[in-house]
Amino acid sequence: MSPKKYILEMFPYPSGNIHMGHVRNYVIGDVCARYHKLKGDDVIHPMGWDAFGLPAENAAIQYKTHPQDWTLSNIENMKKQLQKLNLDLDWDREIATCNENYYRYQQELFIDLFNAGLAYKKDALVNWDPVDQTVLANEQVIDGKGWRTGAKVEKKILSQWFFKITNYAEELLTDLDKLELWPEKVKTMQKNWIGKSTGAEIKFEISNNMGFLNIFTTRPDTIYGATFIAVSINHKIVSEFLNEKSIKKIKQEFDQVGDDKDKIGIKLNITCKHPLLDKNIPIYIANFVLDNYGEGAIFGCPGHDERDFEFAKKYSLPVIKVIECDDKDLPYAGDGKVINSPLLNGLKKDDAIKKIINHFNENGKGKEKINYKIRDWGVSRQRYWGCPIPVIYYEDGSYRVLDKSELPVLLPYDVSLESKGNALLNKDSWRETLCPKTKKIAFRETDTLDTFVDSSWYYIRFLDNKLEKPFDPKQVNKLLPVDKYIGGIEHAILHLLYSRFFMKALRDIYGLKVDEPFKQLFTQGMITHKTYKTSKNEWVMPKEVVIKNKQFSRLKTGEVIEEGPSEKMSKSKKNVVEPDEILDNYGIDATRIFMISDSPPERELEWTDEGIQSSKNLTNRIERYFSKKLNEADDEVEKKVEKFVFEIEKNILSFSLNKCVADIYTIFNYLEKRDIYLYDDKLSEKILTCLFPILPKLSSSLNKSLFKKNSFKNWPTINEDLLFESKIKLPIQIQGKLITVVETKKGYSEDEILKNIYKLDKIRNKIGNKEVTKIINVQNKIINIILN
RNA sequence: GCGCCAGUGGCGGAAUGGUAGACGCGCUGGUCUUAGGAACCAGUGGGCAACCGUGGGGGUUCGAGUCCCUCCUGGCGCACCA
Repeated sequence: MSPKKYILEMFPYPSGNIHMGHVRNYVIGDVCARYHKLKGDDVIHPMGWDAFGLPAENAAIQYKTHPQDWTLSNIENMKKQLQKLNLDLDWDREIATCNENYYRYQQELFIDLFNAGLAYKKDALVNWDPVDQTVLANEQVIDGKGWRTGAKVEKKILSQWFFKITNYAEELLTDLDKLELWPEKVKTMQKNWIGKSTGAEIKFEISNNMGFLNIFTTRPDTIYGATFIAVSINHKIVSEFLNEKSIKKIKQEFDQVGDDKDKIGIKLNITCKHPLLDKNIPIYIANFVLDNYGEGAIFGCPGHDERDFEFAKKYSLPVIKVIECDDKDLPYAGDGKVINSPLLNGLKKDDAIKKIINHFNENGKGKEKINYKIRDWGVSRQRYWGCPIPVIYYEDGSYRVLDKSELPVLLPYDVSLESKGNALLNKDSWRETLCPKTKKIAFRETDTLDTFVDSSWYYIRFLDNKLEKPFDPKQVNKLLPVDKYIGGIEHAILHLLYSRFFMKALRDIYGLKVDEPFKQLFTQGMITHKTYKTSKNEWVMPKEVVIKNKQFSRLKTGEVIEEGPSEKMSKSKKNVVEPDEILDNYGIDATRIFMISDSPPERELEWTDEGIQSSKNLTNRIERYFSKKLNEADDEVEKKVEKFVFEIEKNILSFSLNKCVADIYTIFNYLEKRDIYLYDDKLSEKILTCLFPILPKLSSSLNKSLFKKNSFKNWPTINEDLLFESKIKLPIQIQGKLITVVETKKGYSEDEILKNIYKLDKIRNKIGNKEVTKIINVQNKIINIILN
């Protein structure tokens, strides 16, 4: 049986039109897929649509259409565009996440997750995007702003559904090491996001028997230097000592500080006992304490923490040095000998940490603690165009997650989208229902699932998109993981982390044997293009710009135009080129060549007119080559063709597709230089076969016209004897500097070649009357003569 | 601030520690033309030369673009993570 290869490109959001970024992404995948098919592998290469999401709702309002109609017609159009690209895709595996046939099985998975304790509901302080009127996951908040709207995110308490991704924090972290074929960069980003840190949780007793305060620290060795406690404004202790009005006032005060990192604090009227010393230390509410990390509370050790130091200076709190260092180095956060700490004096950091944790363990005042930055994944979205969450609520506020037999919960078509917010909430005829089990009046959950849930398992559904359950475990075990997953780096955390979590959760629920969904990840670079502006800072499309005497001006008006840097193609900067136009002008093969030729696929590619034109010239040249009158090849040609096959294969496998293009130029440069127009059917067929993954249209049509064949046979097997030249050019160095290059046979004898070398004038002159002390002979590679 | 990655001709980029600049673009000169978004030929790192050249400085090595240390510059990510 032939080995399977699952090659997948990230499926697109059906925004209406494909853009050059898609083209590059899908061409890279297509080259791989076509190569593996020629190799005889059982290739899975599906395509689908990430079809739920907010743009559909916005477009619906703007164009007075329906999200579903808008989405489906976009899919239709984009599918046509993709087909025009003639990609070798398994269209029979196609899925769209907004189809009932997809999301009803997602509802099953939700029930599975719930039953496994991995989906739960809680009141939570959430990120509220006031523009989109919906909750955002932590991952979707960037610099305190919504990832799509850029609006300042508000904090709100709402009852929300969560997936317990934190259960898998440790495994998600350690398994990164198994992902040898992922870019280090992505792994580092995920590692930072998971944010594991080891330390201790310490109990601080609040004075006057008013309870305890838990504090997480990575530096329990500095506990003797603690001179204050600081808690976040959202810490529960705050509401015990202050009324809502004053809390609100403090929040406003903190808000005013805003993005600059000034530290301010409000002293509470209570104190904490130091866990080791007979003294009380003050408690502050401080703006720099994060409420979503650790316990939302810290102990301040100004001697050995920069932030605490700054705070202590501002509020005249004592600074106690407990790690040996120069006073001028304070605050000193490094390692060192512990001082001024009765139990720990003289110890180094690690030993001190061990000892103090032991001590706390014994007296019950603390313990070792591993803390993760990652939070559970909030999946509720207050939106219409998403997968309904299969839950109903009763009048008493209790809820029930539906049985699988009660599915699907279909999204109603007939809704009003005019007003802001969630259309499902206003759709009473849908929302109100009768619970079939209890016969009681019930209300459907009106939140829908984050669309990142949709994309967390689509690669599994592709295995069988018609199955009447989410997937077949046997098939999953056989066909997953995805062998090559190709897409943009922008998904380094969100989509890729969620998918990894889903795979692990489903593995545990269904007893699957797959730990990771994507064996190899390849992140392709973006496409950039020069930008042009008028003096009024108006963006101008590149095709409107003409150059005369090194002056840029606008074609129609003659306005002076300034050329800007090459930036990521975007509609707002007007520096996009439309795939349809390019395909019409240059054809599929030239477009494919350009997508991979000018820079390595993982780096950015600058769009240039010269680039696409020279790609077209190459395809023309190949066509011309094969139209010439034939003549005979010789052994050397055979060797060069063999080398070509070998290089192309190596370069496809390592995603060095730019080098594949160089290989194509090299072989045709050689053949034309020697005026060899291949007579040998075998050799020209070999060349055409190797061209097929990259230039499918041209190579197929040549295959047909030259050999009357409709398809290619297998990828050529390489004859290694032909690969290595018997004659080689051997560089000769003296003292490590290149002097000359001699031609010799492979496997020469050292003595013999030296005899010949010493005869050369260049060498004799260099050696002069110096003594040769050593000869470095790296067989078939280089000879280095060392003189005294 | 922390972390990661990268600095090679005019430009994009090649080089398992072993001939730096493959291949392409651009440029220069030429050829051919029913004049093209051609095609073909020659050349193209610097320097008159010996030689010098992979961001700067040091090191390891017979030999460094490649490995180590250090600094500089640029990009990306994270960012008060206790």
